[in-house]
Order: sequence, then C-alpha cells, then structure tokens
Amino acid sequence: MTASIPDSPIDEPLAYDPAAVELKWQRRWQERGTHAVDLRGGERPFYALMMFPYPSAEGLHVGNLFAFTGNDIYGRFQRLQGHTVFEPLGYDAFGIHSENYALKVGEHPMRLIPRNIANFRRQLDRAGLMIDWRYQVDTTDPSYYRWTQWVFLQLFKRGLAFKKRAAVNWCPNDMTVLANEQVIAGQCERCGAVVEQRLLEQWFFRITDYAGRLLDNLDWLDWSETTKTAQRNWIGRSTGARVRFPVEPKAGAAPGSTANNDVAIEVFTTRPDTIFGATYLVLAPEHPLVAPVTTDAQRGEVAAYREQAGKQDLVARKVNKEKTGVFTGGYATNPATGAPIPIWVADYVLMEYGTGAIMAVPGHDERDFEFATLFELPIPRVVAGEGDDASTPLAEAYTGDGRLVNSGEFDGLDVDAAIERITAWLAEREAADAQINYRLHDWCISRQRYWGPPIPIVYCDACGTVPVPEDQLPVVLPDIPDFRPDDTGISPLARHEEWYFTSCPSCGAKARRETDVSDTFLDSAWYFLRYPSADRDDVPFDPALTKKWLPVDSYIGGNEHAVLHLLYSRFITMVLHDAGHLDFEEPFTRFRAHGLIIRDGAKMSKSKGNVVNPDDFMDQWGADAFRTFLMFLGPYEQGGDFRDQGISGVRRFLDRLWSSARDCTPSGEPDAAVLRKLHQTIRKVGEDTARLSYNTAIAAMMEYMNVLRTGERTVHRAEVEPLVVLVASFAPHVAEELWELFGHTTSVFDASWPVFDPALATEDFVTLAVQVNGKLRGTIKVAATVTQEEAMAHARADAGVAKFVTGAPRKVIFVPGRLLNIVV
RNA sequence: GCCGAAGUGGUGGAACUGGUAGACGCGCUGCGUUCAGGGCGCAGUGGGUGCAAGCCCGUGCGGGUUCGAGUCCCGCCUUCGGCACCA
Repeated sequence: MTASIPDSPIDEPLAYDPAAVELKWQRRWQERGTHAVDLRGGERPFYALMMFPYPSAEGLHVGNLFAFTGNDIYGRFQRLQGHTVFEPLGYDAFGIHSENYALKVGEHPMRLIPRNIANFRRQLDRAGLMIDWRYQVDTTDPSYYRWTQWVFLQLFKRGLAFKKRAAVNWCPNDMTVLANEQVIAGQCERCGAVVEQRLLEQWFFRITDYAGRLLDNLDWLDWSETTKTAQRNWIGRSTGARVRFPVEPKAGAAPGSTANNDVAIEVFTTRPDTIFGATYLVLAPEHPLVAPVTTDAQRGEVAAYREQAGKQDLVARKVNKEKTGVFTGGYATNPATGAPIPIWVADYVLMEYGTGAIMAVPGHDERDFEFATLFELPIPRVVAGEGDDASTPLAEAYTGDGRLVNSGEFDGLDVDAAIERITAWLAEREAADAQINYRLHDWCISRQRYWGPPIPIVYCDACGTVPVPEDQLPVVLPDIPDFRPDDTGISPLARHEEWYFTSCPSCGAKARRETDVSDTFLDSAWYFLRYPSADRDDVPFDPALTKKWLPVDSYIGGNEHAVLHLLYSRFITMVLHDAGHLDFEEPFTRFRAHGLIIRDGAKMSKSKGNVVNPDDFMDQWGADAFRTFLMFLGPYEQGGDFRDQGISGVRRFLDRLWSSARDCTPSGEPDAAVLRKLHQTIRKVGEDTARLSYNTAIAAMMEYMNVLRTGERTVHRAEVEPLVVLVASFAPHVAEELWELFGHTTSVFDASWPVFDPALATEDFVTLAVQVNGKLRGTIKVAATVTQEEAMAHARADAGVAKFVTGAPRKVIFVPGRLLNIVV
C-alpha cells in the first residue's frame, strides 16, 4: 500500500537515511570490488573518460563534480547495457597553478600535492563515482612522468622537438614563458599581467606539420560542434599563394652593382586575383629584409620606427589599431604589372604569420585602404562589383564579389576564376606558388619553472645536444627547498649544481642538464593512454591493453579545453601513431563538452561568496540527491543554474521511490496503465541517457513516479523494481539498497537494463487535437487505430467543433494519433 | 569585423524529422492532516475577459511560406562563447 511518510523519523526505522545508505554501499563496493574492471578479460569494453582534475587546495569544485557525475552516469548506463566499463580518474598535479599556490603558502609542492589528492579522493568517493582506483594516474609521480619524458624523446627522435631562439611571451609576474594559447588579449591567462616579449632559447613541438591532418580529421570526429568550431578557428587555414616580388636595385647604387638583384620579397595572399592592384609592399618591423632594402636616406627613420615597434608589447600592438609605418626608400617589382612599387615597414603586418610581408591592395583590403589613405598612396580599383565599372571611385575597400578590371588580359573574370587563373599564370612565370597557410603556431613546451617534468636532454661540449637514453629515465625532479623562479629566464633547477652537472650519456664527459621543465599540457596530452597500464612500470602503455581499450569511446570535459588540451592530445596521438606505437590516430572517438554551472543566475566566484560547497549539500541531502539534482538543473551540454531550493524536489522523488519500494506488495498484477507508462519510461530514459539528455530522463522518471503514486493505489513490486534499475546510474546508492531489499545478492550494476516492450508501451486510446482552420477547437478521445472518417464523425459530434464546421469541409488533414485539422 | 550557440510563464527548463506550447521541478495559492511549525497528501497556477461553457492574445522584433510555425525562409535586435591588424 502507499504509506505516507511518518511524522517522526526517530521512531520510524524505514525512513530513507542517505548518510547511512551511502556509507554502507561505498564500503560494500570497496569490499566486493564492484568497481574493479577486468581489463584483459572483460567483454564489450567501453572506455568512459572524463578530464582529470587539478587537485587544488580548495577541494573539489562543484563544476568538477558536475563533469564527473555526468560521465559516471554515462559509464554506469553503459555497464547496465552489458559493457565492461572502464572509468578511471587521476590528477593533473604539475604546473604553474600548483607551484604558485605552494609559493604563496610557503610549502613545498611535493608535500602539498599528496594532501590535496587525499582530500580529492575523499570527496570523489563520497560522490559515489564508479572509479577503479587501481589504475589511478598522478602526473607528478616519477612512474608517470618517466613516460612523459619518453613521449618527448619520441618527438625528438622524429625531429618534431627542436630548440630555437625565439621571441616568446613572458609573464613578468609568474616569471615564465607562456604559450600563445595562454595569452588572452595580451595578458597572462593565469594572473592577468601584461605579457612581454623576450628572446629565449625554447623547446618547441612541430605541431604545425600536423595542422592539415588536425583540421581534416575534424570532419569525421563525433564531437560537440562547438568544440570542432573552436579547433577550426584555432588552426585557421587560409588557402592562397606565395608570391615573389623582386627587389629593385637601389637608386644610387654603383653602375653594374648587383646589390639586391637576386633578392625577392615573398608575400602570402589569399587574393592573388587582386595582384594588379598591389601598389606597395609592407614588411613587418622584424623582417630580415628591412635593412637590406632600406636606402641610406631613410635609414635613420626606419631604424627609429623598428626600435619603437620592438619595445611595444603585444597589448599595445594589438589594441592600438591606428596605422603607423615608414617608407624604406626601396622598391620591388610587381610581377604582374612589371611596375616598381614602394616597400614600407609597418607594424600592422605580423612577423609570426605568413611570410611577415604582404602585398598591399588598398582598393580591396580594409587595412591596406586605411594605410594608403593615411599615407596618400594610390588606391586603384581592380574588382568591380555590381553596377561598378573600371573607373568607379572607391570610397572604402571593396571586398565583395565581382569581375576583374584594370587587370590586363584577366579583365572580366569573376573573382573565383581569377584566383585560379592568375595563380597559375604567376606560377608559370615562377613568380608564385599555391600555398596553404595556418594560423596555428608551433607548440612551445619549455617552462623556466620548477614544478614539472625535467626535459630529458643533456648538453655536452663534445657531443652537443644529447637525449637521455630511454633506459635512464626518469630524469627525476630533485626535491629542492628553493624552487622560486627568478627574473633571469633560467629555471630554478640551474641553481642546483649537483643536479645540473651530469655526465654525457654519449661520451661520459662532464655535461649539463636541460633545466627547463615541460608544459603541463604535455602531461595531459597522453594520460588516457596510461590509465589501462597504470600498474605497469616496464612500458608506457601495454600494446594488447591499448588495442583493446583505445581509442576512448566517450570523453567528457569542459569546453575551456576545446583548443589546448584536446588539440595537443590529438597531435601527440598522431605522432605516436606515425611512430608505430598506436594503430589509431585520433584518441577520442566521441567527445561531448558539458556546460557550466552558475548559481542564482551568476557565475560562481570566491569573491562573490556564492561558491557551492559539494560537501555541505551532500551532508544535508545525500550524494544521490546531489548528483541527481546536478543533472536535473538543465541540459548537460549547456549547464544550469544552481538554486538551492531546487534540490528538495529531487530529494522528494527519491523519498517517494524509497517508500514505494519498501511498501509495495511483493506480488499482484501491475495495472495496465501503469505498465504502459513504465515501458514508455524505459524507452525514454534509455534514449535520453544515451544522448546525455539527463534532465529529461529524470523528468520522465518523476512522471512515472507520479503515475505510480496516483491516489491511494497499491504499488506492486513489478512496477517499482524496473524503476530502481533506471534510476541506478543517477542515484547508485539508494538503487543498490532497494535492489538488495528486493532480495538480490549481486550489485544492481550487474543486472541488466529492463527490456522495453513496444507492444506494452502502445496506447489503445489517444487524444486527438481537433483544429478548424488550424485553430484548436477541441479534443476527442478515440481508439488509436481510428480512420480519418471515424475521427471526422467524432469531431462533428463535438459541440465546440461543430459550431465552426457548418457545411462540407474544403479540406481535411489527418495525422493519426496527433490531430485532425478541418479547413472550411 | 568574422565564425558559432541561444532568446519560451514568477523561476530552472520541456516540446522527436512543422502537428494540442509550457512536460518535470522550484516558487506561489487554497484545502486536508497537525496544539503549532515542518513534513506529507489533494487541488490549482501563461496573460486578458466572462457567472459559466467559452472567446481573444501569447515562444526577442518585423515580414513570409504552410491547412498548421517555438520549430522552416528573409530582414533586424539582444545575450553568451571562439577568433581577431592572420593578409
């Protein structure tokens, strides 16, 4: 029978007590090894991966828990579908974040991190995640970073890791180099300090070699569309041509002088069709040809401009959109027109992109137009839009479609055809080559910091740059008390002589170690390969296990890593594939980005004091209610608004589930209507969970509960028991407890998903909407199998409808099971 | 500026390939249980109008296609996210 919840929980032993239930099952899972996966023998393997957390001192953030719970539900659901599910977790504990915190509190990260990890572990277990902790990963453990160093060596061997002296982004506050990805609008993404440019020797990975593949594979990956778009933007492919403009001999050069005769300035353009309108060239201030093309008369002015540009930091350069520049005095030949055109220097041309030089087409490029207007350079038209002709003046740059004008033999061609024809024409004359350019830069992995894996390289006066042999890994990060970085641009490790000096692996002579450590993103670019082999110390990843478990079936994480982490992981996987270590080249078959949790309509932040503490909510409402509530807030891929009161609704649902299960009759025929709703619910929860639509899956279960508990009806076991399985992924503890109550001796997660019977889910009677001229005029309840004629008869019998239907209808639209629309 | 996503009650959000807009939850209102509070149960809850049956309006704004539009098309507005002097 349907019992009401007793007044006092004290004298009622049957009341739902989440604290007791959850503790009981967390212990039992441990004892029984419920979460232990048989990696070698398990059938139908399913790898459900979530982005591993950085173990902060503050403990688990509700955002972490939102991400993990979503993955856990998916993993548990797949297990109920008969898969062997591997759902590992670890810690991304290296990096500036940890190191800065350690410096702030004055404690060594080697002591701090294990404590944070212990706290995380407590909270993660508390939340009831199905994690097999035997395969944990900690990026700061030598048994892990030994293989991170191994990964570096694989790249080094293939010529994909190289050192170059380069202008890099230097954060004066964190005193370290930052990757371009870590510079947001000219500021350090971590501390907000204005980033400076510095010249340092840095290790880079040649990710640009893989730009094309990284971009092309996105077409077939089953990933969130937003994530793919972010990656495409980041890689930034442009197709165009590389065009050579020969430099004219300097005026005033001695007769017969060959100075500059064999020099050409190469530019990249996506609009070779506009080359007849290229009236000048612009070099970036750092361009190596600036000095050679500059005339004596202009030398002083050019040098002053370059010096000033060099001092400007990135912010000033990107924010200050006012054009500046200076004429070099030199000229180059436009290979299309044969005319000499002036060469300018301006900082609106970036050395990092393309060739660091452009052909300026002021008529058809907004920036060039602005520059030419400012310096009173000619602005000819070479493309005519609709209604324009060759002499229509240009009030602004025209960048649209049109036909070529003032372009010699190419006049009249439309832009697309002209791009092709002119590129081919220039190529024949050896003035141009078709080229694809990428915005993507090589990945700078050097960090002049302490808290990271040392880069496994040794410098020997005799042998040069020598990789540490693989069998000598790991290069252990020494436990030194003084790990504070300084402003020299040299890692703190360099101050530690007994570590710094070593012997050359090649000749045995005294040698020096590389003192940079590698970027945290390298740690996380391969961790998913390590999990199944985390207990092995002889290989980075076991070939058989890797073949069985990878690539990852489902990866869930935040879109803040859409570009960096996911791109680097794909790159490293491709490299290891090319090196013969992997038989796949994309690590994550399916990726879904979860949304963000806000609270009461505002972003959570420490300063606002509106941060959700998971422990508090789990104490008050139970982990099951908390998990289910997080998933009920909104669409998982969009996130949701956390309102404290809302959790009571989810808890009420679990209370009602509990009392229904405890008070049901063990036998008896299920009600036909309830049974029908049950099967509809089985289908909906299954479909919705599979597509991560957790909020609607929960709503469906609540709806079923409402049907189950309508009025004073008696609930039968056969009506509740399947619901316990449906709810198990969301509220695993209470599901286990009720499952046991029903007499089962094994875990509910070793049960199987209830069988959906379409026949039982079908309604005998349906409510048809009756419209007249598309307006709802009534509803009729009819057999699901009615014909249009029968439905019409019913509709006409309805007074509300009949009123609007006087004569014969002009047209009738009948959608079985849905509606009848009578057009009069 | 370019690319992408989204605008639905008091509120978080439902609505499959165009087919009864507002599921489910929170909040609110009333009733019951209770000394009371909480809890629990029952009923109601988009706006307007009407004694009522009902009628009119309603998914950011303006047009359109259609028997029928939250959903499709065209033109705007707003918010959020990515890229950004990228040639």
